[in-house]
Amino acid sequence: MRQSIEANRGRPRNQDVHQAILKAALQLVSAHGFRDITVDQIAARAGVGKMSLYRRWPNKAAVVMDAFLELVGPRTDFPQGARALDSLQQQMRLQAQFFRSRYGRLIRSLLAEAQSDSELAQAFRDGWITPRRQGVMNVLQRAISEGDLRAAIDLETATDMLYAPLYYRLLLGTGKLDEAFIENVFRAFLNGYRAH
Amino acid sequence: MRQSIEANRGRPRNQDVHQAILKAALQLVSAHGFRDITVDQIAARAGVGKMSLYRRWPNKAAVVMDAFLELVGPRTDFPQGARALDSLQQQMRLQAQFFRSRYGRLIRSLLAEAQSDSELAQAFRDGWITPRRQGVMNVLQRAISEGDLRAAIDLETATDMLYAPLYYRLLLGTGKLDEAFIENVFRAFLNGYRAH
Amino acid sequence: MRQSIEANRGRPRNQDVHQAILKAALQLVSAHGFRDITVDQIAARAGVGKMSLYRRWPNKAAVVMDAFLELVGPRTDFPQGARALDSLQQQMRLQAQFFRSRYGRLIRSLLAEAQSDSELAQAFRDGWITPRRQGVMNVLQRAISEGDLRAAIDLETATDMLYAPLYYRLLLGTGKLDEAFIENVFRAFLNGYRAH
Amino acid sequence: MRQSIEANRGRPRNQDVHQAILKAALQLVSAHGFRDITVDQIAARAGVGKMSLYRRWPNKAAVVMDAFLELVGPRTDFPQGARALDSLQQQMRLQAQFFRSRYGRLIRSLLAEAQSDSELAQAFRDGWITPRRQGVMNVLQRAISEGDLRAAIDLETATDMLYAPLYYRLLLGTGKLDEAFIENVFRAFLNGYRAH
DNA sequence: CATTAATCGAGACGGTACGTCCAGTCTTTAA
DNA sequence: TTAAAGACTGGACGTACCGTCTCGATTAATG
Repeated sequence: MRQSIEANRGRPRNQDVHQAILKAALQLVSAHGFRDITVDQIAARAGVGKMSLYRRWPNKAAVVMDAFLELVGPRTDFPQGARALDSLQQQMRLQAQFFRSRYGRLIRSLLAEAQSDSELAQAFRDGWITPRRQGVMNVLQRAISEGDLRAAIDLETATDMLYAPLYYRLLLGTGKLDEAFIENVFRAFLNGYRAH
Repeated sequence: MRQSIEANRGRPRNQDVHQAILKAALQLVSAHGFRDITVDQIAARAGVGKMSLYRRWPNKAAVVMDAFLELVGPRTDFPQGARALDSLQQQMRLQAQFFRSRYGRLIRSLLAEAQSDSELAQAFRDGWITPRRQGVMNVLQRAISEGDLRAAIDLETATDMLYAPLYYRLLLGTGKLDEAFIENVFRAFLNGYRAH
Repeated sequence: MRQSIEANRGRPRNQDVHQAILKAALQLVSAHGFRDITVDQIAARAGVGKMSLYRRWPNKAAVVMDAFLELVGPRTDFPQGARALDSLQQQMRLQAQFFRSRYGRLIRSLLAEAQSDSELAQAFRDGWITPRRQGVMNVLQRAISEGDLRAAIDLETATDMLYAPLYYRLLLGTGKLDEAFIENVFRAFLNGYRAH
Repeated sequence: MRQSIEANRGRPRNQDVHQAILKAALQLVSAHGFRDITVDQIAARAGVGKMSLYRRWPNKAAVVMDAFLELVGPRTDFPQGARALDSLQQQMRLQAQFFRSRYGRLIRSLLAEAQSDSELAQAFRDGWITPRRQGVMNVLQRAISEGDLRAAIDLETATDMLYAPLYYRLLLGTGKLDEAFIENVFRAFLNGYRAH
């Protein structure tokens, strides 16, 4: 067995503690927002000492980010549709629905903190944004193969055109994130990128 | 002439104080970032008591928002081009350039604070977003009149498609806000909306 | 006619304002205590601007002191008894009664402020303490003339022995300022000073 | 052994912090006066966060009171004289000397604050006044046993007659607190209470 | 009768201290 | 060594109130 030297000395860390903290953080922040929640509240709700939290994460934002990435991230998988374009549209609908849920506030909180914390920003990109963008680009590629989109398109920009409006409305609050809006964005996208 | 009943009572507020606070706030925050500046520092730099600040604004974020809207807002007017589409593209270039400047950080800060302060969010929309969106929609309308864009388009969605990618990259940091990016977004937009 | 040069120019001060301020100060402070009353409250209660107050007195303590000396001082005159000793005892009873009234708190407030304001202390001594001590000493002298007290006594110390216990209990709160206490103090005094 | 249920939980309070705050408070206040010292200064001088201070005491006055009672109180013990009356007179001389020292201002400050803070007043009585009065009354009792004072005297009043004049002059500033004054007060007291 | 100058109520102003809050670290006893 | 509990430093916050200043309006005596 590979084993880190000097590990396993003293009392081992309790994994229940780890999970309890993440769960408490997720519940509290998605209910009241990042700014209105204190580290003490998270620790208290988890039934845990503050040190157990800071032993695992460097600060409050990192805890909440991990709570989001570990508990919520995996639950938003990419749907598989018959054709790539159907799959894409379906995924956009799910994303909008997700933004409308209690987790919309969580994402807004994390993004807000990330504006003044570059490590947090990096973590959010690596753990949330990039994988989803990659998934989108894969589907776009498939749609090209299936002859539904033109071949000569810049995938990065195309992904921006599709998803930026969702984040824009989430963060700016300029309009609803409802089905009609998704419909509009998707149609405008198709108009620009559809194979003739 | 209608006249407020309680007018002209007591010493009137000094507009120099108002301006000095806004100026100090703008300078300090665009130089050191929102989080690193304290209300005391703003008041001290403005040569003003803290109460003069809190008499006019409820908190630091509101001051900085007003500083931004009053001092920076008017300076970013809409350029006039020969054709509406030229004017539009030029405006996008200026917006990107503005986001790359020292005021990009300022907008990010304000938007971050707005995520947990709905009054601030409203002020940002009313003072910054909405007027610019309106300007864009006017130009889009002109482009339709000039026969460069199709008549049957949803102006709101079209505006989103054009500007959301800029805010997306500003806030998410997924890519550069350079000329090439603007070019890509604008071309994709044209592909979707151009008159056939 | 002697007349200060350049006097009587401009609008003369309104004596009603003077009185209104003193009255408001006296009421508020004897009801709530010096520390719990603000200058704004006094001015508001008097229906007067703050400047009208600071034009006449240098600070809050001075106002309250004057209110006390002008409005309360004259009302505590020395009673005239058949014999000097009777008059003395009666005066002590009145003093104790006065200390038990709502003005007890006022004196305590003024004395408290005077501990860190030597001008105030001086004003209190000159306007309140000294005249009363002088009155007491006059009566003591009379009692000596009447053969009730020994001739060879130090009047200052005798006055201290009589009145210090009252201030002591007022300020220290070690016991009641009731008739029985006055009785005890007066008897002890007589035991020490009575003509044999 | 009875034991508090909630004992031994969490990090215990550091007694060094407690002492450092008291020491800093005593030094600063007896050097510059109560009013001129801020809570921040005390905390800074003690090398301590403000919260550590407010965790133990409700306000500045309470800190300074405790500093006085814990650091100064025990140092003013009762002297033992051959005869009770000698001991008594010696104690009065020491008290006057103490009032003339830098701690005189401290007592004046505390008494001033106590006029508008009943908890503080209680603390001053319990921690300073009452023990000393008790000591005095014990000695008076001894003097009675030794046949130097009459038996039928009210100890409380006698104590007042002895010590009130000292506090009176300390707080009113009507005269010096020198040896001659002590002499006068003590002699007057003896005249009234001496066994015939 | 118009001018002048100090007063008036109202409330803004600079400054200073207050007491609270919370992040992230440290220290205790128990397991 | 980890755990829960909670004390610790440090620093910003928003409030309170003092004594001063300024505004337009008022009020006598002066010119």
